[in-house]
Amino acid sequence: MRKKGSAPTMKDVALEADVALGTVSKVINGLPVREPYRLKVEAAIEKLNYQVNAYAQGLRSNRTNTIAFLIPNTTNPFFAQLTHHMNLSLTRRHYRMLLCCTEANPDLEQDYISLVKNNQVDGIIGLTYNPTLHVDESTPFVSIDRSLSPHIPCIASDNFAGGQIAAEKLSELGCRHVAFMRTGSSLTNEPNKRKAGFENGCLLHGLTYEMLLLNDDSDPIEFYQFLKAHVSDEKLAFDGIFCATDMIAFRIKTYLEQLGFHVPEDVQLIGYDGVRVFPELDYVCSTIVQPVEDIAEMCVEFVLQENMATKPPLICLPVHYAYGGTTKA
Amino acid sequence: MRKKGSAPTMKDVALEADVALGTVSKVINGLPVREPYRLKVEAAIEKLNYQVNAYAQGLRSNRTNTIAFLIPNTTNPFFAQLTHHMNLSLTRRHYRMLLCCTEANPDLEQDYISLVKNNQVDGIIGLTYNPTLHVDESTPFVSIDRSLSPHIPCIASDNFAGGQIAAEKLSELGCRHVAFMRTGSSLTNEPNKRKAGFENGCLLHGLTYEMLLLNDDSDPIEFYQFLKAHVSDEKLAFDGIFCATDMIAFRIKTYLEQLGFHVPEDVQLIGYDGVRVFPELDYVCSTIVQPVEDIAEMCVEFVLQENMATKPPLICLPVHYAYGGTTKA
DNA sequence: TTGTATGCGTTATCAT
DNA sequence: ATGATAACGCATACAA
Repeated sequence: MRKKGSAPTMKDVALEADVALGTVSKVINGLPVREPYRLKVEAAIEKLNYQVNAYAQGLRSNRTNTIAFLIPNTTNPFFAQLTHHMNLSLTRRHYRMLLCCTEANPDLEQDYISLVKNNQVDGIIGLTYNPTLHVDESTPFVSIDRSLSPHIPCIASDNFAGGQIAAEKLSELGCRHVAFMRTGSSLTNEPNKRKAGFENGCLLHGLTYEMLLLNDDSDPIEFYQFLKAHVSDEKLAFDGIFCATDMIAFRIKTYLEQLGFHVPEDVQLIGYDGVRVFPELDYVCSTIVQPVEDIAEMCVEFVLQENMATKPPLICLPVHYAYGGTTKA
Repeated sequence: MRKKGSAPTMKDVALEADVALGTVSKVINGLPVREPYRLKVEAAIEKLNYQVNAYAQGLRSNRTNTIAFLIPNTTNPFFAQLTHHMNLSLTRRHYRMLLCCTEANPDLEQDYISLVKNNQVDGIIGLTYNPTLHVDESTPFVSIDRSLSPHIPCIASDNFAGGQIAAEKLSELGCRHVAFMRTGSSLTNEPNKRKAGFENGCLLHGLTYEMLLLNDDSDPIEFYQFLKAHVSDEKLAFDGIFCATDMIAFRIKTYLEQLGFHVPEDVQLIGYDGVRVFPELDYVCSTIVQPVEDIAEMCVEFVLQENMATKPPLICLPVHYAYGGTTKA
């Protein structure tokens, strides 16, 4: 009879099964053990309802079956979706997820990186913004949307292609003069390629375009002012707008309606990310959908891939356009 | 010089500082140590960039500074928000969060409960659906929205009051004949009180009402059919609808528009939860806002409150109404 | 007040 | 193939 509250240990199991401690360990770790012994041990485990102590295991083996996931927050729907699929991918491989919300705070981001040295996780998957983030080469790290170094895999959607598809789609839907709008131009990350892809697409399809690139810290009201400045004779200069994120598209739509324009009749809008208010329901705007599930799966795949001679530095996963009410059907 | 890859231990620090192992431990745990020793140890820690090994610490002390958070998913915006604030509350107290997405799967939920016995977490906060969930009395557990037993604190928004406020508000905005709609009536949980509160509010304010209660597994199209069945002479029988969640309200709005009605001119809509598409931006519908931040804080407070003689069985936190475009201003 | 020694539950090495 | 035994890194009771 054990002391109430303290869980049974391997020792208890060994005692109960009348075998040596090492034998129990082997059974648990799937190492070869003769049938009758295995059965005795399994019976004892069942009887005592034994569970391995993860801390003893972690201490001894230096493996924790836990991956840290760094993300600014879980309230942005794109991040929420990413978190969800990351969790599914990890769970499928019997890994646990330590959720680290960074609020895009550089210091916090750096602090969390030390978790792995702290022996608290086996690896890190991070969507980070710290421009000078330092990640040790020996740390299993996979970055989302930002190349940190040639030794650290970066997983992203094919942002360039996404921008190009947006231009192509707007052209196809009858637009002639379009605009591109984004915030966050201060950081060199993969999503910045949306702009280049879009420009390229415009050239390819004979669209003329203008751009508005705001800083992270600028007031979104500047979007409104830009739009207003492009109204003359109650007509908007653009017939199509590509926004770097669905969040921007969502805002722009509101502003356009305030200015008395109809979306998509007067001006068509395409965002980027593939955000929905509720899962299963409609997209909040017509959009370039990121393959969130594949991104998550790929991140997990690589972070767990300990001994790969040479890890790919950048992986771009295909995106697709989806209708969401802000373009003509 | 340490072997590359393995982190420095207390022993290394003791050696470096030329003190005994125990002294280092005391410095780290803030126990009284004479000034000169403390300084030597702190210098050594700094120099070696020492970090305590969480697994050794966990093994020895049976405390892990980690709380498991059980939630169906992080894609539902209400859950996402809850996850976010839970994370903030835990981080503030230097606790880490193990995210466990259950997909509302009863077996998964039960599995995760064993984490605490497995010595992997110090406690569990869970929003669960398993009707027969078994939680050991010795397990620090806090439940959200469902009373599991008198010994397990349940934290919820004041659902009854919320329903009542919805009725009151609809009355105030000129409604006379209203409806209540919800899914998920199969489980006895706190949110079910929204209905009772609403009925009570209707009686108080002289509103007549009808109800549509769907099972979890019924097709949402039934909402549409119900609405359609209440149209005659191109007029809807109701001038106001209270939906048990914002998600339902969001759906209903779409259905109403498909039927040719205008929201809020022809019929006003109030949901429950306080969901926004993007943080900072507008609510997706007029709604009863849950105090997510307070709920999170309260959960953390109680799950960490080890030795409280008698834990309160149910805590209801105040809600408030917020305008979100589906009611008259 | 400081140092020493023991054990937490596992895994892995080594005789048997 | 199996069983005894030595770490893993830390905390703590106890001795100095």
